[in-house]
Amino acid sequence: MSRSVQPPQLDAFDRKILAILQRDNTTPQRTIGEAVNLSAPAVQRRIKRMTKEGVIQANAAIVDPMAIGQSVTIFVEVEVISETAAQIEEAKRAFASEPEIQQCYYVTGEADFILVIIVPTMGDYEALTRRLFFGNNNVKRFRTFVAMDRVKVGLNIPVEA
Amino acid sequence: MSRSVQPPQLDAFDRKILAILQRDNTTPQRTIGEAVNLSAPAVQRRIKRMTKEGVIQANAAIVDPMAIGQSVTIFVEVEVISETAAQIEEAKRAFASEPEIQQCYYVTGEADFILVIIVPTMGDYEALTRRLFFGNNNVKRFRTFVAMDRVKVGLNIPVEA
DNA sequence: CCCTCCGATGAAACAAACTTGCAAAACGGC
DNA sequence: GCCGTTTTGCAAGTTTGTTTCATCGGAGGG
Repeated sequence: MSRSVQPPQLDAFDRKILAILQRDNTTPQRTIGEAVNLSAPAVQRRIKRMTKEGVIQANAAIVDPMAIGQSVTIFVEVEVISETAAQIEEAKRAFASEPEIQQCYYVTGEADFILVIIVPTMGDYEALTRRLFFGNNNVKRFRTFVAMDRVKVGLNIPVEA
Repeated sequence: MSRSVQPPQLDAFDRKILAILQRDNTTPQRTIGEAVNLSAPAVQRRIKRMTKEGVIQANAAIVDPMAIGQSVTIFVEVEVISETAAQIEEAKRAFASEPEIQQCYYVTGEADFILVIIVPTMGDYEALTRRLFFGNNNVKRFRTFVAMDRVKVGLNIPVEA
C-alpha cells in the first residue's frame, strides 16, 4: 500500500543483487556473493534491508496459466467520464480490490486505466465487467483485448547504472 | 521457450502449493506442508516436478520501479499489416528478444499485440520505437500509453478449483 | 479373491543454505 | 589525525532443503 517514503540509496552492489534476484530469487546468497564480490552475509543483509525498505516488494513464483486448465488473460482499456482526483482515487481503490485484476495502471493517452485481468473463463470476465463497468456510472467506455498467446511475461525493472 | 507439451495433471495439493508460492515463494516447505497436510519432502517433490514441467516458469523478486531512480512503464498497442502465421511468429520473436519488453501478448480485438515496456527514461522508449516500429514495415500503427501510477502489480493465476 | 507392481508418501539422516555474533576494516566528519 | 559510524568477513549456530529408504494404497492381472 505505502510506497517507499524516502528514495533509498542503492549502490552498485544493490543493483547487481536486484538484477540477479529478479531473474531467479532462489539463487544462493553465496553464489550471489561470488557474482558481486561480497560475502554471503553481506548479501543477506542487503536483501533484508531492501525488503524492509520496500525495494523488493514480493518474492513470487510465476505460474504458466496454460498449466492451470482454463484461464484467460485479458487487457482492458478504461476511459472514465470525470477525472477529478477523488474519483480517480475511488477508481484505483475499486480496481485494486478485485483479485482478478492482476495489474492496474493509471495512464496518459487515449485511455485512463489499463487493466490486466486473469480469470478462469470468459464467463467470469463477463460477470466482472457487469459488476465493474456497467455498474459504475463514471465509466465512459472500455475496450477488451483477449490474449491468445502469452508470448513473454516478466516484471524485470532495469537496474543497471 | 517450450510450453507444456501435455497438459499436466494438477491435483488439489498442487493447486494449494501454487497459490502459496505465487504469494511468497520463500515460504518454507515445512510450513507449506502444514498448510496443505503433506510432509515437507512431498511438497518438495511436487515443486520440483511442477518446475520441470513448466508449470512454475520462474521464481522472481518483484522490485518497486520507484526505488530504482527513474523508470517508466509504458503500454503499447501494436497493429500489424499482414497477419500471416510466419509474420506473426517473426514479430513474437522480435518482441520477445527485447529486454525492455517485459510482457508481450498476442491478442484479439482492435490491436494485434500488447506490449508492456519498462525503460529508464522516455528517451530510451523513443529509441526503442525507432528501432522496433519505424524500422519494421509490417507495423501499421501503434498507440502508446504511459503509466503515471502503478496502482497494482502481480501475476497471480487463479488456481483454486 | 489375492497377488504383484507401481507410484506416492513420511520419518530420519544428511547436506546445504540462511542467520547471528563479533572483531576488524573502510568511510566521513571534525 | 582522531574518533564515531557503518559495513564487512569469518565462524558458529540454526533453519531449511534434499536424499534415502521402508511402507502404504490403489490398479491391473492371474
